[in-house]
Amino acid sequence: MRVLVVDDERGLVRALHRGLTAEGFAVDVAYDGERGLELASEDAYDAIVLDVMLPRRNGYDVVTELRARDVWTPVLMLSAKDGEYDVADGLDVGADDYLTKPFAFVVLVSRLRALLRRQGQVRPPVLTVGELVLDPATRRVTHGGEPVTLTTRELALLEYLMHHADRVVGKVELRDHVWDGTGEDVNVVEVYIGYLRRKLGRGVVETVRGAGYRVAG
Amino acid sequence: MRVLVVDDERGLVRALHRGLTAEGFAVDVAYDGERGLELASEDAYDAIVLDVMLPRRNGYDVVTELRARDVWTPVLMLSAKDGEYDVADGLDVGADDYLTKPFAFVVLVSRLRALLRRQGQVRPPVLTVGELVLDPATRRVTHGGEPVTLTTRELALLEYLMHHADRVVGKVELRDHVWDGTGEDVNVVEVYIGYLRRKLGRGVVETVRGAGYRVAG
DNA sequence: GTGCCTGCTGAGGGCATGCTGAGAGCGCCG
DNA sequence: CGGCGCTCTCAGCATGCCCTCAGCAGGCAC
Repeated sequence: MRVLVVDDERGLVRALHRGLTAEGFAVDVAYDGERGLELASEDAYDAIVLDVMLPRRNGYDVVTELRARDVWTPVLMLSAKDGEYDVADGLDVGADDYLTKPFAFVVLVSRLRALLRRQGQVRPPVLTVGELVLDPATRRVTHGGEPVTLTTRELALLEYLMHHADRVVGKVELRDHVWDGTGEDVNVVEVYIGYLRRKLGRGVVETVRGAGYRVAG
Repeated sequence: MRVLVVDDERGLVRALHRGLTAEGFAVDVAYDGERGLELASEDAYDAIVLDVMLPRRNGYDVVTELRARDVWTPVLMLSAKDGEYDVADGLDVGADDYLTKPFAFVVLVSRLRALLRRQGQVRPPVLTVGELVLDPATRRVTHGGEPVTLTTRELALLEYLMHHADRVVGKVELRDHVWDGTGEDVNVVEVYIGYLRRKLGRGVVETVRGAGYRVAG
């Protein structure tokens, strides 16, 4: 789990870095809002701990900008006790939770874990054509309830066909989309259609002579 | 979870009652300090939400008296924003957390849960996938009831995989999230998958050639 | 029927992918 | 300082995936 800590109090940051590392997190640090935004924009963190009072850019700004950039990493805001900024503002702006300083370290960790747990995983939709079901996320394929194991290439091919179900898809188009280069030789496609048929049975992929292939319900 | 709400603003109380009930709490209500103290003294609540400004007895009084009576139910204080009473006073007096009005409902719930969690009364967040059980809080792992000792890195890897159970997780993604830098060389991941398998047996982490790894029930 | 074209398939080689053992670096503890 | 545990790199090796090729079957045009 990668965590980004954005705060300008060196002592606190050092403590958090040590503590969170000991808890098994990989910790990155930024000391001002600008730098924090920069790092966070790479979208490589599982959570962000973000102070409100920061040099160069305040916490609200950072969150707002992050969301505008379509980065949805969960954010745990740290607000100062004096209440100059209102807590509700942070939540309005798109933070997922907040904590007022001072706080106990265990509380921070507990909140952080809650945040990570809560984050819903966005999944691409499941493709269904007749008896065939293909889940891109889990890379699982079932045919009439029976699980089928496919190799990467086979899966890519079937996914493309199912994505364009009911349509006749040309070999060249398949060659272009499922395979890298735009090639002339489309025999690979035929070979792999053969593999699919061997694993799924004859009736699934239909040949349209002179045009291409089709999967239909 | 039984919660006692002590406040004299009827509208707020009604809203809290409905909201907390919906969140799965059993809610009792008192409209003044005296009645609140009376109910709370029975020591049958898991938490108390207590306003500071109350008829007949103010919130500080209630907490002080409760602690004097050896009732240590966690108290979440609600203080008005105008700051006539200082927040710190509440904490000094024996409250466990505080919230300034107005507040968002989700915030209240979040704080309440944190409070309960801190008391150790709430089930810690445990990841379970098939025979595998991983408790991030205690960092303990069991496999079919048998305890397994993992190093920090191994645990982080397993945690990430279990967190995304049933999904195929790419090596690069693992490298990015479980390890610090965003690196090209993903051999470390393979090595650590090997370590996990040595400790957990073959069947736990499945290899999906060309795509990554998966743990599934 | 004859010839041609399209599509299917079995065989096999090359090679990327993934796994593992050995070992170096390093921090920690006695 | 020596030993130990953890982390990570590296190189060798096995597996099986991917793709090419050649031969064959069957449809279509004439």
